Amino acid sequence: MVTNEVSTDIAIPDPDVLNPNCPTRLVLDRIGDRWTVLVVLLLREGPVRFTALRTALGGVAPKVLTQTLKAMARDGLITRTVYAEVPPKVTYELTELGHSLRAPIEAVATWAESNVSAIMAAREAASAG
Amino acid sequence: MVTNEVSTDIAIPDPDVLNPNCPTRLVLDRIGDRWTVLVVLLLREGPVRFTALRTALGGVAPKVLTQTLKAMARDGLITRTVYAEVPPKVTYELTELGHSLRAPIEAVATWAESNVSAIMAAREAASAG
DNA sequence: CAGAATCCCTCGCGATACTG
DNA sequence: CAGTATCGCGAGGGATTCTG
Repeated sequence: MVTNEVSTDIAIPDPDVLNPNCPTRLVLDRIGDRWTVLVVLLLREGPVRFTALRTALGGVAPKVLTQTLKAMARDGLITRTVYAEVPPKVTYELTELGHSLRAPIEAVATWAESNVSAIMAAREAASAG
Repeated sequence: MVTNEVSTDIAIPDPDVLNPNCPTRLVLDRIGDRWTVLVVLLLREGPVRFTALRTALGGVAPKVLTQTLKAMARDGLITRTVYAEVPPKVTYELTELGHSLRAPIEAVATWAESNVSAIMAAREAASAG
């Protein structure tokens, strides 16, 4: 209708990730939060305790970590195991679903590590220009 | 040192994504925001105009979209092209770096689509139980 | 040790109006 | 059309304190 030099009309990608009503957004929201992704990474080798997570994450507020963990458990990504011991001991572990999320997440993480330098360079170039 | 049933000490995954000081966090932050991921998805077939993006995203505030686009351009993920026409025309396009981000992002999107139902189920089970 | 409760506060995101 | 300029809110995140 206009020119053909660029696609003016948007070809919606097969997924409906773009549809705000689509629950797929839920996943993006979850991944979008500050800690979920890192928790998945930390749990990949097996069960980890609350405080261990807290420490590894570099000082998250307990409230926030609890929130994150609860949300993840609610969504079936992790399980919570309480040991009848004193002092208390609770561990979190990836479910099968949680494990299946590792691949995509690690793909992103790997990309991040490989390309941070490029991004930083671009960023400095931008502020320089 | 305690028991061996679970890994109490955290084995930091090879990457240092967990280090708050690590710039890798930058990437997660960027991906964590509401629109970046969707923009990448929308740009995968070629250049797209501002309003087309806006429409496809379902009514983002122009200010927000501009913010997102600027941040992405600053980080070298997209380029902005202005056409000397009336009415004005500006297109955004993935850079090579931006394109390289597609794979990981699409992996997440695909996972999302495949597993939303499982997540929803888990969520309902949680609220039911 | 694991978390609940509380208070606080930034800032991401949105809505609206206006301009080159 | 492609933005900028303002205004504003609400949620997510954080620091601290307390308890089972």
